[in-house]
This record gives sequence, structure tokens and C-alpha cells, in this order.
Amino acid sequence: MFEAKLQQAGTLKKILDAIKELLTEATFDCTDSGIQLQAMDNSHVSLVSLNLRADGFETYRCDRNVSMGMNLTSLGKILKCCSADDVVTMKAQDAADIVTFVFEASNQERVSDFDMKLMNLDQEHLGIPETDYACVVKMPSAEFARVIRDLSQFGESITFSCSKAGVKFSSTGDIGTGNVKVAQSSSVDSKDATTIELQEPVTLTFASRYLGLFAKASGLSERVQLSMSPEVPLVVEFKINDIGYVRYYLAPKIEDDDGN
Amino acid sequence: MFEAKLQQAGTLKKILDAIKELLTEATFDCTDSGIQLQAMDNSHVSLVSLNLRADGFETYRCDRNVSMGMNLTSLGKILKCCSADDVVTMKAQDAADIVTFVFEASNQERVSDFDMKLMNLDQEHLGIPETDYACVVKMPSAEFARVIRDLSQFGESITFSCSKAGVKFSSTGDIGTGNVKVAQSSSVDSKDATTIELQEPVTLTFASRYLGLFAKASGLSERVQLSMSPEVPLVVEFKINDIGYVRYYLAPKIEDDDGN
DNA sequence: ATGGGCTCCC
DNA sequence: GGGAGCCCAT
Repeated sequence: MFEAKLQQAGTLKKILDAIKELLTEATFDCTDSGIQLQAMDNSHVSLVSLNLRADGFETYRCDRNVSMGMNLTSLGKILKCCSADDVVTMKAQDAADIVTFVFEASNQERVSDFDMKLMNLDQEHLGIPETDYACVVKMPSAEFARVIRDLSQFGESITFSCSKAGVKFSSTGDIGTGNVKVAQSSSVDSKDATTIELQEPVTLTFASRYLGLFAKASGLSERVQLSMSPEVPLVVEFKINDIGYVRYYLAPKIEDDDGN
Repeated sequence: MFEAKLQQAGTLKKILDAIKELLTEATFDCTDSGIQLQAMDNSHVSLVSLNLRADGFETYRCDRNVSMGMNLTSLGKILKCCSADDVVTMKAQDAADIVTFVFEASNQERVSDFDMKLMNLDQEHLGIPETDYACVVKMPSAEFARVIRDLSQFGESITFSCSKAGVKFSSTGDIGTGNVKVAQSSSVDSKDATTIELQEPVTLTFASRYLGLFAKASGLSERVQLSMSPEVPLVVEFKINDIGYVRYYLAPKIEDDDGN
């Protein structure tokens, strides 16, 4: 059987918020080492990768690998039934077609359980190479979300220009042009710091819409990491407390001669 | 060139909030002495007059007069990209067709700039005579906004009756009639005081809808001044910190024999 | 026309 | 702090 207990159901809620607009359904692969999810978004433009390590759970047991295909809308309805600080336990029998969620309120007086039907989804296992990136930016996730939200008003593309000095985000559209420059921080250790590890300057352009969807994961972590290399998908990573991460991959737009 | 720096971008946000529902586009006339805007609202019913004195800006430079025609929806999108306590600088070259807004966050690490295309708008310069009014009421703007909001529920007109004792606001409609009497304060110097300078009692009726739109400027100032004379447009004035004012002009309704 | 974000109200 | 309604964006 499979059984995993998480101290904070809120973490699960935030994870769902971070992926539900990209994926309507998804397969959670549970193994001895933890839970993994990898999938192209509904439009097959970007890729979502979620990793939750077994040791990050309060208790974790997985006798046999199980793949749980879930409708994320249904999962959302179930997670609405718990509070952020409930203790949540997910359970499934080997080869079962249902998963059970048990929510225990912190005051111990209330215990709820919900069964959800599982689905058989096409498994598309996608090898994602671990690469060295020409530029890695770490910044407050709230600031990232803000920049993306602001510039999305201007155009459907946002250009990231990374140099030693900082990152410039730009977008152009009908009303004009917007540029937001975030300078590298002098004090590197603050939670609010923006830091840049740079092997070479990189300028890449991405679809505003997807960046906006990725930014919804800001609730998971105060910090976000952007990894970029020329002509290679951007990686946007949010760490999840002491348990794992969500990463989003998005290919850059190719500049044609018209600058489109 | 034209360049004006304002310490609090929030002031600009509030000014826009105060006019954007009346005007979809407007021309800002910049001269040596400051920035002026005068326009009839979209329906040509009321008149908006904004005045920002050069000396109210942190720095102000205007080599040649420039008229900047702006789409206020676009301006709103740009102002969404700054925080209330950002420092904002507006710049335009002489005869340029774009204006640039530079926002500097208080932490200095973030600088954004936005170019907005300017428009050529019909210039309707409206001479507004400075007049002595039969009655001038000064009251808290929040209270004014509240009265207008409350009475707007009743009818499409609100009657202002000013006497030595105070102001009575009234409205009648299908539900019935509402009257709100605000008495002149005994202590005149409080921020919450209502004061009345009266040469003669005045009773005038105005369209609720426009009063409600004017009341949106309440964020700009704790106090509002209402100036009235018989058969002459009402003036609703909100001072803007140490820099200027917004005034709204609205002609009274003419009572016919049916009381409409 | 639908979904999401923001603001005001409870 | 959470929920509902309004406005804006897609």
C-alpha cells in the first residue's frame, strides 16, 4: 500500500494552486523515494515538474510503485474541505482505483476523509537533462510575480536580459514599452536579495501568459530561481519548504527578423 | 524638454482614480508654472479641472510648453506598475510623441521605465470665471462621499439646501425620500468640521451620478469644498497635498413645474 | 463569455 | 481572516 502523511495540508493546497491552471489532470508517481509529477501543460507549451521527497513527509510508506492519475478539479474540491494547518494523509491500496485523503484538524476534534476516483492517464515520461546554465537569477518570488503581472499588461512577450549588474524585464505593445530593472543586491544573504550567477549575458523572450501561470507558485516559496541559457528552455523553480520543488520549463521565443 | 519629479507616485494614482471614470482621454498642458488639465467629461455634462503647481514637484523643468494627450486607460496600466511610495519622474522631449515615466522604488534596487504613446486630442480650452459664491461649504470628503453614495440609492437627483444652520442633502425616488442634514460645526478648526460661509440660502439640485463620480476624488484630500450660487454650476474642489487641486463643475438641474 | 484578481463587507 | 461582488483580462 501507499500512505503518506503531511503535517501541513496547506502545502498541498498551494501545490495545487501552482499547477491547476496549467494541468487539468495529472499523474502522481509514487515510489519509495517520494512523489513525482511531470507533464506538459494542457496546450503542450510548457512543462511542469513536481518533486516531493519521501523524507519530507511526516510518515511515508510505499510498498509498490503506484501511479495515481487525478483530475485536478476534483482534487481541488477535496482540498477545499481542509484547512491549511490540518494534517493530511493520502492513502491508496496497491493497484487501487481510488485514493483516500484524511484530514485531521489540529484541534483533533474533527477528522474527515474523502475518496477520489483515480483515472488512467497517458504517461509521457519526459527526460529533462540537468544542465549548467549561463545565468541563474535568484530573487523574491513576490517581486517576480509583480514584474510579470505588470509587464503582461503591455504585450504578450516579456524579454529577460541578464547581465552582471542585474536583470531587465521588458515588454512592448500598443500602449508603449515597459522596462523593469532589478539590480543585483549588495547584501546577498537577505530574503529580499536578488542575486545573479552569470557565465555570460543572456537575453531571452518568453510568453507572458505562461510566465504568469508559473508565478502563481509564488505562494510556495519566498524565493524563485530563474535559470537561463541561450536557445534553451527557461527553468523557473520554487522550492517547497523541506520537501521538494516545482519547476516550470518554457522554451524561448525565436526572434524573427521583424522582431516578433 | 519637460521633466517633473514627484516624491509620491501615489498622488498620481489617486489623481487618475479621481478622473478616469469621467474622462477616457485627456490633455495635460505643461508649462513653466505647472501642469493643467481641463476637459468636459465623456458625456459633456460636467467639467474637470486639474491644477498641479510646478513648486509642488520635487523638481520641475519645462523649457517649452507641451500638451500631452494621454489615453487614461493606458496611463492606468502604467501606474499599476508602481507603488504608492515610488518616486516618479515624467519626461518628454519638446514636440515628442511619447512620454516616459520612471519609477524608482524606495529600496533603490528596482527602477522601471515606461514609454507611452501620446495622442493628439482636440483642445477645448474653457474659460472658467472665478466667481464669488453665495454659499461655500467645507466638510470632510469621506462624509461627502458617504452622503452621495447613500442618497444615490434613492433617486437620480440630489438636492443641496444650504442655510446658516447647515446643509441638507435630499433625494426622492421609488423607494421613498432620504434627507441627510449636516449641521455647521461649533469648533471650526477640526479636520472633521463642517463650515458654511453663506451670503444667502441656496437650494440646488444635481445629478447623483456625477456627484458620485466626483466623490471618487475623496482619496486625494480629507476635505472637500462645495461652492454654490443660484443657477450657476456647483464647484466641488479637492485640494491635493501641497501641489494643487482637482475641481469639478456641474450645472444644477432646472426645476420644472412637475418637479422633475 | 468565462475565469481570475482585487476590494469591500462580514 | 474568509467570503462575496465587481471589474478587468483573456
